[in-house]
Amino acid sequence: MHPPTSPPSCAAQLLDRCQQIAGLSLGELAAMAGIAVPATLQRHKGWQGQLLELWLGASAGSKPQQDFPDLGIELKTLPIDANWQPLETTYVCYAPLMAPPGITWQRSNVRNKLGQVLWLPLEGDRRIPVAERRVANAIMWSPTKAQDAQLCADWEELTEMIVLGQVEQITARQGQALHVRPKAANGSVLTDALGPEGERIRTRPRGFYLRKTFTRQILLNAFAQ
DNA sequence: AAATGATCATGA
DNA sequence: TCATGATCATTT
Repeated sequence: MHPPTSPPSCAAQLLDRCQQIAGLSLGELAAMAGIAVPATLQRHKGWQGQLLELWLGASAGSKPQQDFPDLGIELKTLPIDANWQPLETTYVCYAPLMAPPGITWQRSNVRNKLGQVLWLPLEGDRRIPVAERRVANAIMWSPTKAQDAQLCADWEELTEMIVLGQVEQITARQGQALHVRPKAANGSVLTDALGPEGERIRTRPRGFYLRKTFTRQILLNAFAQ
């Protein structure tokens, strides 16, 4: 078994690829792909995500697009514990701090990314060696009306603060499903944003993240089917 | 123990 | 620098 050399041509093929690797460990997948497994993810935080991208034929690289642009599908690995509880929040996308006036939820980067997501839960307990962590069955998900409304409400609240020059007042405590946190290599990285008087200020880059309570519901709903 | 704020690696 | 892939580690 080898990683595919081309992107999946349809959603069914993508799901088929997921079934092929479900239940396998990261060590097995890495070995078949000829990739070394890091002992710890401390300095390889995105490693498993990139390994799964390879196995599913996602277009690599860092584009502000979906992983499968032709299918409109975004791939997200989701580290879970023994009870299927997410262990981490889920990064969605960079938060534009110089948002064009008139940006709407419908046209936002967040909504575009979350329109259709292929969730790939995997064992993430740090007590399990990285190579032994197994991949679960994938879950294809699109937001329900209620979920979309919740995300929209959070996005509008946070985006309004950004547009009004209150980015420095934003806290990760805001937002029921979606929140904003720093997103950078370190605390010295700065980017342009708007100040209270509409002036240009320098601040730490931010990103949108999904809370664990939100992704947990997605997993629970998938089980309920 | 959970959540927030900080950080790591990589490519264009 | 921005954006991707995220988890780490300190604070609450």
